[in-house]
Amino acid sequence: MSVTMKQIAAIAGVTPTTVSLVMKDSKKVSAKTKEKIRKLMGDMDYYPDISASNLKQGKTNTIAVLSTFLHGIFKMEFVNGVESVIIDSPYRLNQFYTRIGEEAKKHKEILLGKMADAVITMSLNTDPAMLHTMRGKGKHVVLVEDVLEGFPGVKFDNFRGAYMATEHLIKSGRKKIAFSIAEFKMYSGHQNVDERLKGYKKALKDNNIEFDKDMIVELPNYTIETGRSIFTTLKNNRIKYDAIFCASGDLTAAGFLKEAAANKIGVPDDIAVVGYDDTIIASATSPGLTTIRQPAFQMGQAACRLAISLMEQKSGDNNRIIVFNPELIKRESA
Amino acid sequence: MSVTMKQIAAIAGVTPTTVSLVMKDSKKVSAKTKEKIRKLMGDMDYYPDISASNLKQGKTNTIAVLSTFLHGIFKMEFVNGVESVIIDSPYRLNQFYTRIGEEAKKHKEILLGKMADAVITMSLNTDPAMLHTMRGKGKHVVLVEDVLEGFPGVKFDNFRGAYMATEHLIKSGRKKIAFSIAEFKMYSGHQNVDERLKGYKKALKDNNIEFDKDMIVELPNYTIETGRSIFTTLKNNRIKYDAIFCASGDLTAAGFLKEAAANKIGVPDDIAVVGYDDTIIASATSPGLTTIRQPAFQMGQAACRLAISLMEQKSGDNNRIIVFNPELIKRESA
DNA sequence: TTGTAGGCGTTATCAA
DNA sequence: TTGATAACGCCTACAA
Repeated sequence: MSVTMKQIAAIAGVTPTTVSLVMKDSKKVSAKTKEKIRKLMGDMDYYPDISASNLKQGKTNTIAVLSTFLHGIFKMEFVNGVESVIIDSPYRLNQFYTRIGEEAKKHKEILLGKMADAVITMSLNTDPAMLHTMRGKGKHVVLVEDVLEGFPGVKFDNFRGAYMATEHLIKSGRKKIAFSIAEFKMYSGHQNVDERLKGYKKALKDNNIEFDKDMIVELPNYTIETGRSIFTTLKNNRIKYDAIFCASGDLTAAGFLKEAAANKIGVPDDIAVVGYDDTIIASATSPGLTTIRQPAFQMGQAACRLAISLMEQKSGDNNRIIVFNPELIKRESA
Repeated sequence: MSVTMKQIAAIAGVTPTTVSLVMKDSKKVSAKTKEKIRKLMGDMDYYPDISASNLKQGKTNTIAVLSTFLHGIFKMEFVNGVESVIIDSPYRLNQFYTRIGEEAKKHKEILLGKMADAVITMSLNTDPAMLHTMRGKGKHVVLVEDVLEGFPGVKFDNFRGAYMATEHLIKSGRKKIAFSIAEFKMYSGHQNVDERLKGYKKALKDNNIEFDKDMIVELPNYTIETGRSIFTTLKNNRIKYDAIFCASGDLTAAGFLKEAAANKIGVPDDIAVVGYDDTIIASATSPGLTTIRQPAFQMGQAACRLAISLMEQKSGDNNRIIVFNPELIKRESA
């Protein structure tokens, strides 16, 4: 079906070995032979069979990104960051998804099935035993967000992000600050949920504001519709508040803004709103959303560079965790 | 490094052939042998080497999605649609990017280099000669958006979408309708640009409104910032208008909304706004954006199903172009 | 500077 | 029901 080295070699009157050397631009081949073979490869649309090459070399030069199905804007930006590093590297990128609960199996399938030499694992609960096994077999896993001590990873400082958001609200004169976050039960094990709550509490404490658990709204997901329900829930519960920190993300904050507007509540005059993520959504709302920027693109780049460094056995990156500092982006909502 | 069939076979006291048959759940193997081997595979973390399998079988069971680097929300939803079909199929998905101008080469690299058996090509200018070559070699390409007569593809009816948007504005009493779109020069060859302009013009004509080229704003890209410039440009040019159809997409419409608000122009009271795409952005703006829904997720599903049908040689899908009808989504902006 | 030969792990064919 | 053998296309010693 497709052209092989053998065919090229036959026509050029050399052996496949020579063709192979030309592919690597080896200086052991004469310029004349090279040129002749290159021309043939072009004319005949020769492209090396990656499967054969991988099989022979025992590696794939491929980095995998593994996440759950149905990803959102944050993952999109992260993957764009990964790609931006890949594009100027000799590696390829391959994205995989997994169902919750099948993470370990999927890791093995990818790494032991020789689909990739390294996996970048996005926000998944990973099994330390599996990570140890993979390490023992010379396979690499870079954890994102839900990192594990002793394994390479990249993450944001969610505590600090939440602290900054809460502090900003307090500094601008707010005293009664509501807080929305993913359901603790559903998302248990995801570090960002715990850390953000801690950051919020600490900022309150440092400013002598008492924590009130009625101010916490837990959400089953991160949609705009669910964001609207934050407003409704607080209203139904007759909570008095002058600010809300939507640690559940920009999308939910956007929903809150819409529902507040529908109820003729002014933002930020009546209620100040801070989101989380600084995805494109935060720039699109009116008023513009003050939020915590998580540089997903840069984090993707860092994760990819870390994976490459591991594959190339550089230094002692084997248990390095890179922490990114979030940044407060002030717009109009707070 | 990793476990191979040979090792499993040796320990089980059978030959690799038998192990291979167990992998395919062949009924030629006795239940007892199967069970023993399955257990061993589990215990030893055996996963078949995909490269070896691909090489031997001469196919990859993989579908590629090819697009340009740095994709946006639309592509994200499209790919989610593709994945939703893949997840319940025996196929794998692999995403690739290409630089503009290298499309043909990338297609060949993927298909002839055996990285995938079919390519879903997103909004790229493809070379018919290359498509013919691939077809001759039994490789499949599904075109998305920029389709070509005689080749399989999926697309939206952009003419109809633009017509609907414009007609909606006219029916709601607007007479002077501005129009924003990607730069014609830069995006020449992309069918949606031409088709949307035609739809806009036709709707005007059918309603006895004269086309005025001063009403057209051409944009170099699709960002929110660029969307703000639509407002500024029209203002600087002293154009009188009571509505705008941002055929350049929701993101640019969101930018327009923000700049209009900053200039104390009411939407929709002073100016009605219609966007294009119905991505998540349209739900996040205030006022909510009336827009043309392009079901990207469903289109991804259709593209993937078409690719699978081609690979499985079903019917005469070889030159089938599936056209999706857009839908007007009314929110508050018009 | 080029050629020979063997094998990577899997699967298909044929034989037992 | 299982085994022996060869081959997919490429790469890498080593030989010439």
